[in-house]
Amino acid sequence: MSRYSWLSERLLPWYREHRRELPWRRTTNPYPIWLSEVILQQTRVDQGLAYWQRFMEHYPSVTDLAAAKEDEVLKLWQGLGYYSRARNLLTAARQVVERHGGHFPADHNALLQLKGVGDYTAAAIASIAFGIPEPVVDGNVYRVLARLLLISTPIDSTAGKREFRERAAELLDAQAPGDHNQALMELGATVCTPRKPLCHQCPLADKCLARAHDAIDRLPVKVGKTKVRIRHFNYLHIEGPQGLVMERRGPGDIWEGLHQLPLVESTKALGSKGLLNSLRTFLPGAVPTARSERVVHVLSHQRIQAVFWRVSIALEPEFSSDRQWVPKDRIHSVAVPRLVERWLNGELPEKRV
DNA sequence: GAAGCGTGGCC
DNA sequence: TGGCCAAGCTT
Repeated sequence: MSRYSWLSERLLPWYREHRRELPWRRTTNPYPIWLSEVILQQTRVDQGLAYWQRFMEHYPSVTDLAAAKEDEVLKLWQGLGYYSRARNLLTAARQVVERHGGHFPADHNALLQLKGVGDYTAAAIASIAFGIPEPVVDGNVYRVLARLLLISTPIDSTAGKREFRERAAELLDAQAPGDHNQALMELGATVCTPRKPLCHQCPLADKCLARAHDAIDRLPVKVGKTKVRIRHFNYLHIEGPQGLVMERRGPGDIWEGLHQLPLVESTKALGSKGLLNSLRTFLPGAVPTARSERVVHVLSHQRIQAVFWRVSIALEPEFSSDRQWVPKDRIHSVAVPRLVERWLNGELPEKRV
């Protein structure tokens, strides 16, 4: 019996009454549950739901997914962000097929070995699909526990991670670990929200130490502030009878594996003269004829200032397996960053050079 | 252990 | 507007 039976007595009835009906909650099949957990990493349900449905339709089983091509998976993932999740998803599916005969292992440590499955996701699958008593600690749990127990240790510190995991393990209801974990997360997502939490609807309100100390809006505590790098991207729109020149982004930078227009990066914003100068080496004989307005695209750690240039060429660009003409009717079959998609869809204002 | 990785919504 | 936040993981 848990030392915190009062928590289960409040939390589980609340969850059963208020939980959102989500498709991956209708099953204990680990495949759709795993898929939902990976999609929902750093992602809201509202944003991820359609992607989950799309993946389930294309790949009804982990074996189907394992047989897919990476470009196809990236295309399905397009727009969801953090694209390493998509590449890791495919790798993990193949690991499940090859190492476990197509069945997810009912074991926390074995799950942890899967690519893209970390502490949180392994615990989520173990508890929700298999009923294994592993505590999950995600952003919601950090927030709920910080407030409920008045913990001011920064959640992005090593000490904080250890402390919150210990508390979560103590609080876990080993009789219903899946529901317990989901209830804690659901409470954080819908009631104990970062701003303007709905304390009057909270089943734990009278137990909440932060509420008693009027400290709710100061918890949880975070220390880290990420600094943002500014970059200037000049995309080259080179169109010909054979289509559009596109290239595939390589490893070691953002948007790995996605496609784009040929890119000239500069240290500062370029005018048409500046671009012409850069093109002298990058694409001899090329001349800019039109451009988009400057568009700012914000990523978690970078701020991209981009201009799309229409360019006429005298010589063929250099091609490789990663840069080639893409026929017009194939352009929308390759995965591109949102920024590039906006240009290709004609959503960016254009002007003369 | 810190840094890097997308996109969209909210105020 | 700019900053914060969202069911984290990898290197």
